[in-house]
Amino acid sequence: MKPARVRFAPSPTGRLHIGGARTALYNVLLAKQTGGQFILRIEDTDTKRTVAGALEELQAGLRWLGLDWQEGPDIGGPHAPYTQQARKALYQRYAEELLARGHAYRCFCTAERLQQVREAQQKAKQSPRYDGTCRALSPVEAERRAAAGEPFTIRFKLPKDGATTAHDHVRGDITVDNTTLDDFILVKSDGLALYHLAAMVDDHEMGISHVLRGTEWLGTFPLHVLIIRAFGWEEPVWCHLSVFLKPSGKGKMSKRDVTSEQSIYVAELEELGYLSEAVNSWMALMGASFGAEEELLSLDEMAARFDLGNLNPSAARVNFEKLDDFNGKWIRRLAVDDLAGRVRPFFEKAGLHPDPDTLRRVTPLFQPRIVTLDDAVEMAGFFFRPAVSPRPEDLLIKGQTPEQSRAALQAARTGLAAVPEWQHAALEAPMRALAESLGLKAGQFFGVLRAAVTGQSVSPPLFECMEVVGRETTLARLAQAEALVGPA
RNA sequence: GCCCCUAUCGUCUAGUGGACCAGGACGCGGCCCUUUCAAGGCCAAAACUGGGGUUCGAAUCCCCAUAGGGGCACCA
Repeated sequence: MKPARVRFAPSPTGRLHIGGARTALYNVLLAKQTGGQFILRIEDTDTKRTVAGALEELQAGLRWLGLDWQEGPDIGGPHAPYTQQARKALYQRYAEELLARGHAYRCFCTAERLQQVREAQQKAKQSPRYDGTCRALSPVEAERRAAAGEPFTIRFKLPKDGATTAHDHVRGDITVDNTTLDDFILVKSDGLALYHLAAMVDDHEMGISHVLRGTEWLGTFPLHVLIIRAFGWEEPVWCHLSVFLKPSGKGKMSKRDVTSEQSIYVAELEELGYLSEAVNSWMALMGASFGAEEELLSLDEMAARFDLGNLNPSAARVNFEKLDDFNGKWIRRLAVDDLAGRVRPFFEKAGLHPDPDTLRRVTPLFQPRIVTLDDAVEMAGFFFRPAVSPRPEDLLIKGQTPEQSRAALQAARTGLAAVPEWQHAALEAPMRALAESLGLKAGQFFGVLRAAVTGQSVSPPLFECMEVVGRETTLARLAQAEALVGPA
């Protein structure tokens, strides 16, 4: 396959969410696979909707996911600039070409009039469509009014009859009756092009070979093809990707409909403790298949297996359980040092400052026990806190008096103090023996010791914890527990 | 209201006319392992939306119905 030139062309109007990120991902995969280029282009022709900071978050999100671009607004490239506002003059030129060749006309209707027409049509249960008033104007008359300073938009002149067939690679031919299409606006009265014109011009100018975009564009797809044909340009390969639906399956995915532990925003997923690898694997599999038994694939592995023919045309419900599963699995695959490094910011955020050495020893202990990086704080935070505060009821042996529990704790402390080498393997045997001599089940006894030493009822294996916590601290925490259970 | 798209286990999907009494993963249930919690291993339940065609043969092709989704701006 020839090197593909692909692009991700978001508008800077909101946050990067998994729908957009997945579109970017598929584009990147195709570029990687074919040794082509992935281009980031900003569709900011609607100046009113631009949101401050959106572009920055967008780029940060893509970078975090490892979806790097070879040409873009920040790094430039052979077709700079990569923001559409800055390309205004280019679209103007092309619009005039369409005007000159009779594929477009000037429209002097005001926004207010258009609004009224539309409302009347809707009231009459008709499809809202431009009524063609200015299409009937002679070019000479239109020229005169424009020269007189009357504001106008430029509309595309659609074929009055017949049908248009456009080819989508994932759905096949799509045919629409031209009478159902509208003489849509190419250039606004402020002189800036609308998406439809701007995107087609840019795709052409930038040599885009494949357009992978969301299904929200399927409705205007024939329009875009018509523009390209009016210019006589070569068409890219079109792939309209399926949408993500809410977990409930009712409607397009949105911010609502997810719990506080979930998010559809890439930036929030990162904050929640998800790995970019897991997010990529997860997004990739909702809407495509990679012909592999293994579901957890790196970007390079996915690129090698990516196939435009395996894109799924139907909508997919977002499934957060699967993300959790993938994240846990990716965490378990990480090298210890890698995981330790990734988990550190989450401890810091919780106000803990693990020393590197201890963190490295502790990491294998929580590695199989966490789903998100953030979980490590709950599971292993006690290693880095100066003191623990167990719940008194966790210190009591079920069915026994507080005195007996205290005695057991004390016996453990004495026994542990006598162990010559402070290693978890050496700690376990005497404690098991002690449990037996106290007439307790090991699990019961260990549960109390766990609460005393870790302050938690759930923790990594007890003796590993003791080893890392150290002899002195372990014994001190046992003594504290005795006091908590009651006076001697 | 109009246009377009889609339709396999609860969910993500495999399946591209015979190799399918439909395979995998998540989730759910059970068992094993086990000091808690996990992880890990094993086992199980669970689907071709309905109806018509085409064909020797249909989950796969066609039509209709139904359901779901997307779109119908001087937004993208």
